[in-house]
Amino acid sequence: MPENKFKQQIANCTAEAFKVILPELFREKADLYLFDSVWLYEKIEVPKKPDMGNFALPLFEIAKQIGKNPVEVNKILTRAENKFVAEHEEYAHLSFSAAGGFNNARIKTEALAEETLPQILELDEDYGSSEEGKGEKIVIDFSSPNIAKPFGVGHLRTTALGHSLYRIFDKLGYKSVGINHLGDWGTQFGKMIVAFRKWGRHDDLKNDAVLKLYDLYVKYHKEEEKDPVLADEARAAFKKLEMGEHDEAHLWNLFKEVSLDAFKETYKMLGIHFDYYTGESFYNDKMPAVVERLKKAGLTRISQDALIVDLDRFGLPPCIISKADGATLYATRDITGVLYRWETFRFRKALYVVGTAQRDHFKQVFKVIELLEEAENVPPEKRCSQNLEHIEFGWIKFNDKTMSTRKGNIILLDDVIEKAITLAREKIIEKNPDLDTIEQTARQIGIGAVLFADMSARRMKDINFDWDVVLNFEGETGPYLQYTHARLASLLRIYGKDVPVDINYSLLNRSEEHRVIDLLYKFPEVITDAARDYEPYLIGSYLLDLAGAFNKVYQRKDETGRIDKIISDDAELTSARMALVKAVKIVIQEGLYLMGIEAPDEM
RNA sequence: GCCCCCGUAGCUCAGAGGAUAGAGCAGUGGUUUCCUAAACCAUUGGCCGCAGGUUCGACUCCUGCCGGGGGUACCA
Repeated sequence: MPENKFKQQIANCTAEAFKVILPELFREKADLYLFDSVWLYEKIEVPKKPDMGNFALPLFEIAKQIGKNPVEVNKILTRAENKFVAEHEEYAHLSFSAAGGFNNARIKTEALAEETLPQILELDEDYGSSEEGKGEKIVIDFSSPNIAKPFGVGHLRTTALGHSLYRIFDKLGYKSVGINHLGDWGTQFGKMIVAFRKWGRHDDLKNDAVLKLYDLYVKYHKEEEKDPVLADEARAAFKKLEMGEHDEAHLWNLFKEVSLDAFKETYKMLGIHFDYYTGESFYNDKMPAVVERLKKAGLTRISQDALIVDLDRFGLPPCIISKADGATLYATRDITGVLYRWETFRFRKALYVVGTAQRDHFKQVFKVIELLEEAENVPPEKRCSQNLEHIEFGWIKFNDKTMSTRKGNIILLDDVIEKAITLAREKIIEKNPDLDTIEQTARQIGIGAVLFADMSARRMKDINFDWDVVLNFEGETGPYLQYTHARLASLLRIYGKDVPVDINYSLLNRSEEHRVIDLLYKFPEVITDAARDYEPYLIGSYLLDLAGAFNKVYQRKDETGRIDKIISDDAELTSARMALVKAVKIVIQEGLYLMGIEAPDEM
């Protein structure tokens, strides 16, 4: 946690003031918590409304324990605090006020600006970066679509969340490792092989291959209902695939290639990079050794002809390692994957960005790893089981129903992106037809809208997919942030000079400006909060606050009702305000970057 | 049945022990001789699912119930 300098100063003043107003108590018990600035620091919170000040200490609890009325204590305390401030030059930028039982503290805008703006201007995109994760790796398993199936919006959440977390942890100094755990193995590929042989043609694999394969998959399921023999054929085909038969392997490889080509196009469009495309099939030859290890550790037993790890005493269903017919399951592959990743990366954390439906599955997998490490007497510092996290999230629904590949009520991600881009293009042509990068900008805005909509709520919430919401560019949306950013860029273009760092900070004295500076100061903390909770939406909602606060500055009216413009004849005032403009631009751009969204300079 | 998640304005969501529960969308009324109106200002709209309990203080924590969703041994 980055320590908040001003908050610490406020805690110091408060501690000193308590010593003054409670001299007897201090003489008796000098180490009491209310004289301890570290303890007070933890108790200080951010007021509900910005106009209540920058920080606040609720006095109810303290007052009760020293047997006094909080409102009375507050009056005396505030007076002592302000006296202390008056006597100490280094605290001169602080002021305290009593509001009922809340001891509110305010930081002078000038001091806040002087602390924050030079830092941002100097560090530029590195503002908010840290070295907390230096030398440590975070392995992030995300996106992981099934091959031979189209990429639906249902798959967007893991993709957007995972990619954002990748960038967030990188910013905090960790080395992020992105793994795309492709769904490229299992009985379903026996089905695909059978379907392709019966109804498919190689020409189908030339254009829109994934969609055509998907049609075959749907057709297969319809036919299978009428003709159960197909299921046997599919199982046989998968068996051959597993044994490495040439014809089956060749087809499977083709499916995989065309799918990867399509996926990579989508990822390229979204600006997403993976360090590894190690799908389920990657672990095929690594599983037998793991199964042996589990057996040797004494964790397994046979139950109903299957090899299982009993987890009953942990309130979990048994983890099936191999089926009655000897075939492995996804749990086996995931266990193998954890062990492989631990050996390969020695990660600080391994994150699995996978939907909430697989909660029990990951509990089982993680528990099996824990039991294995215990059984093998792995020294605590070499264990990974405590570093595994399932980053779960709710469903994307459509008309309040979950989307399913089989039933066909699936919305293709490509369609969503395309519609969003088209709409963005229309808007640009309407509003800024002379823009010479219309295509690129439309792409940035359309994708920004889609990604932001996907990350605008807490992970655990289900999202009901709504075209009107995704295609809305007004209000709390990605395009709103991008628009604000473009405005800032425009101001810098018009200003046309380098923004000086040594400005007169006291000129940034409007309450609207204070709010902006206060928010800029908080950006680093927002990033660590987002990382701690694995919640990119925290960054999004922060950016909305910041953009909103800036837009108020931008459209602030003076006493005569005229817009108080940022660029004016007053050179000194203008340069101070331009420093603010540049700082806001940097933070919005970087914040959007952390969400995987681009920030155009013009739109 | 058991376990988990969600329930806040008409809609989508913030707030997760503290101040009068906040935003956006939708609705209504305004602001531009233009530093990008994809913006800004004002305004309508709330038994925070229900009932108890803990606390100086509960939308927030605990218990029970209701509604929605998910999981619950060989799919992922």
